Amino acid sequence: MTLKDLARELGVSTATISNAFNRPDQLSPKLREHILTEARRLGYSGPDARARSLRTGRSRIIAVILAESLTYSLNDAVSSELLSGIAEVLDTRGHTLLLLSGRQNAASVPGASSIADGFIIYGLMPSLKLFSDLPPERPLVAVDFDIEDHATVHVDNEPACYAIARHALRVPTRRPAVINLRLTEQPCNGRIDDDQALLSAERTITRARLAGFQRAFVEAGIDPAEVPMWNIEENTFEVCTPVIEEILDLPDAERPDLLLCMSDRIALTVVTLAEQRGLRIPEDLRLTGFDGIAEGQYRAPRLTTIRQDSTEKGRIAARMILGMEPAESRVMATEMMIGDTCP
Amino acid sequence: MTLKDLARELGVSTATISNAFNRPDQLSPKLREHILTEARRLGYSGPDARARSLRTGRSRIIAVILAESLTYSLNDAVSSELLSGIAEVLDTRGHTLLLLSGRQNAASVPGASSIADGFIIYGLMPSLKLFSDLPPERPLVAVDFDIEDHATVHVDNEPACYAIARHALRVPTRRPAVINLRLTEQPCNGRIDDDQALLSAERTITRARLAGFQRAFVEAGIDPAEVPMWNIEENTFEVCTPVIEEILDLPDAERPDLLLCMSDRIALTVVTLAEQRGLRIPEDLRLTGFDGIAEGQYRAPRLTTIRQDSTEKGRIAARMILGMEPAESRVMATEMMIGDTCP
DNA sequence: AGGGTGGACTGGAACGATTTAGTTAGCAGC
DNA sequence: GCTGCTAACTAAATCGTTCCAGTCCACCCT
Repeated sequence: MTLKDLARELGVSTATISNAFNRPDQLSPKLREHILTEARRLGYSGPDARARSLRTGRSRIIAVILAESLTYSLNDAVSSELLSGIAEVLDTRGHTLLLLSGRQNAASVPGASSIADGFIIYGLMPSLKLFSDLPPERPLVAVDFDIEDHATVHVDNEPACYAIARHALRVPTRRPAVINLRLTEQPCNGRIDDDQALLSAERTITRARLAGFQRAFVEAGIDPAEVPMWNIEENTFEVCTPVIEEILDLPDAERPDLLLCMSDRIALTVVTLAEQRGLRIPEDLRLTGFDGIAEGQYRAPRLTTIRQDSTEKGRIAARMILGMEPAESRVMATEMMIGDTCP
Repeated sequence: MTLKDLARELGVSTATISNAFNRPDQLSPKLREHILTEARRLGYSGPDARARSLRTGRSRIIAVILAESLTYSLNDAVSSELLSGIAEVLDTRGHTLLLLSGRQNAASVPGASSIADGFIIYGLMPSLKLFSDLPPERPLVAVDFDIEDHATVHVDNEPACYAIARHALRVPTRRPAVINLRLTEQPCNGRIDDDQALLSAERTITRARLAGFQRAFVEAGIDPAEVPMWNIEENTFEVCTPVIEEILDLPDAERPDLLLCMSDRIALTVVTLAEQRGLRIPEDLRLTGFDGIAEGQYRAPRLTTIRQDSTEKGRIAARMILGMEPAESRVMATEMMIGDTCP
């Protein structure tokens, strides 16, 4: 049952049917009513979205392309919040959300995605060539990384990390350490030995956060090169666990007494494993996180962390895509939250 | 730059261009190579998905329609797991995921969604008329509720709840209570007074879970009508909090010593608020959850709960939609996990 | 009565691909 | 030299809408 069938059935033109569904002012209310009830009776459920999108060139679909796998992204608090901010704005404007991962079968992305009216890209894409495959005339906003000639949304990673490290280092600290998130070029889940060689040039966020920490170290009279660093490959409890066990199970004399973590998930894993080992927080171990996810604020000890409003980040990206605000490069402020893990 | 432009530019037919992209065996490798490189040079990024989906009738998009708002669904562990299971399967088969909420502007759903090749519907939809608006010939799978003439995926709610309640009631219990999730017809966040009148006829899952609890009560010689019940409207910390505070702040003589909760989120909120009040778990208060979300298994006390594999539920729904397994009514087994909150 | 106006509706050309039913050329087999 | 076959490519119909450019008619004004 197509629009044309319905038109023939009712003895009117296809244009009139189309108008009945899309532009009520273009036909008499009586006829419109007639058309709509007949349509329902004959089982015509409105203009086909496929044909419509071809003809109008718009689908009311916005694609979000995520650097990580969808499985990871959907279970990660930060990306979920981002998505929910995006969804919120799209919903109010009658748009819908197409979820794509840039990771696995990157090949399928350009094909399927060209149906979307605009693109929000989250996180650094392994295959940068992907961008050139996207229809160049449609809007594109990058979130949490930089890309030439396109709007981006960020938080102020460096100053935020400087601030929280400074806060942490007010208290005399014997053995500070840093747990990075995806800092290295090559996958590396554990201690980072070769300080420079492994630093990824592309992970601008991680580098900015580390730079903030290091600025605070220098200011506190600590040589950053002396601060031990670990790296974590994926922001999940399972992946964090072995690395953090390695750290917590060091002999007392070597175990850090301050852990600057690059995410709340890492920090929460530290809390969990420290509790299991009877380590007291903050007496035996102080730690800070990053993100400000809800889970870190419910139960004691509440994380000392940097809260970034990922939901708002998503809203902004969505508004930029929909042209509700200028698509420019934008840096959002963060907020330090002093919890129990590093008072 | 369209396929037709490219064809004219290269002096071949549109069919040949189309074949170059879709059916390599239909033309000589040499010509195909030529076409692909020229396409890239001239900025043609492959066949337009909109035109293609109109012509072929398939978009390689599967729509997931969620009963709750997207904001809620994306932040809820259970629906996120479901989505990630769906995404996992779709991804491996080159399909993508369109996220729709049946809640807000249900009007936009039929319009936008008719682009999808199939539909997965999660949770009871407030407006059942929605189904009649979906193109009837495309496959549809319902998850966690029943709908006539369509495949469904469920877990065995009643037996699972019977089993866990039976486990909990082995220990002599003075004042058991139940915290329901969305049981009532009318919104009600708090104590349920009028036992029968408010029970929603549509919330089949909640009713099945409650029935399981009640069967165990009867078996333990407890009159279910004497067991106090509360209701929670939305499975979030914020919405749970006031209700659970009301329960925990009852005078000692009235405060339940066993709480059968219909979700882990509710149970975790109980744990959090009980800790704040210095109540010991399980000595002062025993409790059980439902779902088996990861967050409930990391930190002590680990929840005693029913684990349902929501990820697998999603995988099954997706496989049914893609025709990888028969689309029938399917009930999945659950697993009781004895944690610390009700040993 | 004639001209002007505007509301209601229609015809038909796009939109950008896919696909069926060919056509052509080249070559092997006898 | 003729037939038959295959590989390589093409012409044109089609998918289901939207929307521009009209047509038609009723009504109002002078």
